[in-house]
Order: sequence, then C-alpha cells, then structure tokens
Amino acid sequence: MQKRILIVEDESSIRDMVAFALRKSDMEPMAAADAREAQLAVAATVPDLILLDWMLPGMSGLELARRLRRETLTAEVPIIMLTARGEEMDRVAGLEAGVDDYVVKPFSTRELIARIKAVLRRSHGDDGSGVIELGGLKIDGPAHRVHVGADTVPIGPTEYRLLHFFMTHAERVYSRAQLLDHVWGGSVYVEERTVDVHIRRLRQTLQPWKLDGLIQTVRGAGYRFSANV
Amino acid sequence: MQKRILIVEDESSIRDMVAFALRKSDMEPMAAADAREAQLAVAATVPDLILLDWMLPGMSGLELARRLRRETLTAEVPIIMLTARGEEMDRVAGLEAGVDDYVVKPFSTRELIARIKAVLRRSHGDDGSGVIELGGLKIDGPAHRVHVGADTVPIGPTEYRLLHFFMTHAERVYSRAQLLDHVWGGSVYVEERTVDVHIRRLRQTLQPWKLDGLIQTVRGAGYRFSANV
DNA sequence: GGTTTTGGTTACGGTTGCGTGACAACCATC
DNA sequence: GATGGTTGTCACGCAACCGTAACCAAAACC
Repeated sequence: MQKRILIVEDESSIRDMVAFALRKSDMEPMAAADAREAQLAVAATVPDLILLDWMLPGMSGLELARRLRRETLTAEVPIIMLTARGEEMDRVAGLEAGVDDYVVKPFSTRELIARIKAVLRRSHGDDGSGVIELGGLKIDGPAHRVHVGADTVPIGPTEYRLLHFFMTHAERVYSRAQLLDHVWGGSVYVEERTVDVHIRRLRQTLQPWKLDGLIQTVRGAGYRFSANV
Repeated sequence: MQKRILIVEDESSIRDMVAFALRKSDMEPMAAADAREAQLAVAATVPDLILLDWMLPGMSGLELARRLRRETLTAEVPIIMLTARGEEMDRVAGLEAGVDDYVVKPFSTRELIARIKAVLRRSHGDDGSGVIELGGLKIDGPAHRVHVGADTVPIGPTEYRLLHFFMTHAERVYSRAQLLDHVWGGSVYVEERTVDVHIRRLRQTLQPWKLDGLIQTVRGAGYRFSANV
C-alpha cells in the first residue's frame, strides 16, 4: 500500500527534490511550506509520516512537532526532523517532543529514503487503521485493547501505553529516560527505575501467552521490543 | 586510506580551488576540463568519487553522468553534480541518471568537503540509518545489535561500544590510549592493558563465525579493524 | 642464543545493573 | 469511608560484567 509522506520545508528546491525521490520509491508526497499549511494538509489527509524542517518561518519545526503530537489525529504519525549541521545539540529537545529520527543536511535523497523506510518498517503491521500486529501480539489503538489470537489481554493503562509505544517503535533500543519521555511525558518527574518495574509488570501480563520474551533487556542501554527471535 | 576524487569542470579557477581543498582534507584530486578528458582519466585510474559540472563544453554533465553509469568500471562510483543557481529544475533529470548529490554554486569548500565525506561514508556500508555492514559483519546502532547473516551475535556493553567504534573508523590504526579516549571516554582512568583484554574478548565473541581476524594487531602501534583480508 | 619488549591469555575480586517482591500512596467506584 | 485496582519507590539479591595483575608466548633487539 502506498504511503503518504508530508514534507514541511520552506525551501522549494528541497521540497521538489524530495517529492521526486518519494514518487520514485512508490510513496505519495504531500508538501507544505510552513506550519499553517502543514496543519491544513494534515486536517485534509492524515499522512503516514511527516518530514519536518527544523527551521520554519513563523513557528519552529520543533514547536510544530509538539503540537502535532498533542492532536489525537496525528499523535501516532512518525516524525523525521531535517536539521542543518550544528543544530545537533538539540536532539534531546526533539526526543522530548516525540521525534522519531533525524536527518542532518546535507543529505542525499537516497539516504533520506533509507531513513523513511526504516521508520515505516518500525511501525510495521500498521495498516492505517491503528491496529498493529507484531510477534503474535495484536494491539488495537482505537479500541484500546490487546489481543493474542482470540484472547484479550487484561492490561493496565500505563502498561498499555508502554506496550503501544514499543509496538510502534519495534526493533530499537530505548533508554529509561527516553521511555519516560515518550510514555510518561516529559513534564512529570519519576525515578528511572520505575521503568524497570513497569517492564516487569508488562512482561508478567504477557507471560501466560509466553510472549514476555518480546521485551528484551539491553544491559547498559535500555529495553527493546523485538519480534525476531 | 586516501581517496581519489575526479573533478570535471572547465573553469580552471574552480578546479584549482577544489583541488586545494581536497588535498587539505587528505584526498587526492584528479582533474579534467571536459567529457573527453574525464573519460580518459577514468580509464587510466578509477576514482572513488566524481565531481561533475552541469555545464561542460561539448557534452553536458548530465549526459556524461549517464554514460559513466552505463560503464561497468564506473557504474558504482558516486557522482556529485555542481550546478549554478537557477538550474534547480533539472535536479530530477540528474536523480534519474543516478546522481548521488548536488552542490549549488557558489559553494564554500567546507560545504563541498562535507558533502563528499557524507557520500563516501555512504558508499562504505553506512547509509545514514545507523546500520553499518563491513566484512560480513553488520552492526545495527538503533537496535543495538550485531549480526552475521541471519545470526545475532551475543555481545556485552563494552565489547559493543568497541566494535561500534571500530566499524565506524575502519582501516585505521588506533593506539590503546586513543581507544580508551573514544570508547571509555576521556574522564575515567583505566590501565592501557585493559584494552588488550577487551580486544581479546571481542575476538572471542566473533570467533564462532571466524571473524576474529577482522581485528588486527599492529605491533608497537595499536589495533585496527579491517575488512580487507 | 639470550635478553628485552610487546602482546595474548587466564583467573579473580569488586562493582554495577537489573529483576523481583513488598509496600504505601493514590484514585475511582460503590 | 470501604474496597479493589493502579502507581511510584525502595531494599534485597543475584548474575553479568569490568579492571587488574600475573603469567605465558612471540617478536625484536643485541
């Protein structure tokens, strides 16, 4: 199925170049020159992924990312930020805003496409309906439910958010701090070890179906949801 | 390992400027003023990267790019096009011809060098997604994983950091002190011989796949990761 | 051939990171 | 205000990991 990619960038030459590369890779480009156009575009058609320039006229890309994350419509749409060299220090702020990846300018279209595919692959199994199936586990976003085959898994709110984040960001390691940012939200302060406890609880709720191995510990780095082996 | 860069450009002042910048960045410049000279130069010595002016006397840079792509000798050599401002509409044609990147005149040598390095990095197994493949070994940064074919290599934290550093800095010798700086971080003090032990451990974890030879000892100097025999 | 230097290998004590169980605080519902 | 469920924190214990020293093997030097 064809993916829709929204590119928010005020420099038209970059927009054109990216749009062409996207079409060539069987993706459908949508374009916006600033934050306002972006919000209009999103309201009309929800894209599968958003490319966001760090510097935009009016509102910064970062601020736009935050707003998009707050809108229920676009809260789950992955975001890749385009940053100029030297702006790399702000990655932390981006992570808090829920940015999925960064591409540093100058980039070649080939590189950009590779990243886009990587991010889309991560949320694999998401057919647009908000239902993701991975490793024998099915999470239903709209219904707020988790299934294994015909069974429904009883799961608490925090565990659910944690699992949902993992399943939309599979095959990638997240530190406790990053998980706190994404699942708890950057504003509240809780101990990092709290993550451990919730990981444990999540594993426990998955145990009856022998699926606790899906959540893996990477010593010294964090945790990873992986459907492979 | 020194890289050879062929610059095809009829304006001699630009040729000289670029050649100077290349030498300063430890790259070897080759020069050609038109398509004919370029083809002769390529036949004599295949460069690692080609800088191609959009406007050339006789044959256009674009047409030359297409021809180079068809030749088996140069089909894999990355190409960066130099275009004057206003020629941007034709980027699409360049991308179709297999051009890797663009630099718009006037450009700073710093920017040009940055682009060259980015493209070269990519041609060495690093596509920017954080996954590097070298010598049969694949290291996945985001997933914090090491693969050999379909297998996953079990690896500890320090070994992983060491291997990651080596794979992002292949074909170059690093002293124990430098490795301590880069892998352990400059702040902590540990004995230099500790590096030896971790090299040993890393070799041991790679042994089951007969890949321990990738890490070579350079007596009196340090260690080197090399994918070339 | 013997000595010195350099790196390989092994074993071990100490540390750290993570899993686990318990518990108090909080919240919603009745 | 009682009950059941959920959440954040802490303390304990284990297993993995790390750094060091000591010893062995191999070059390099004389």
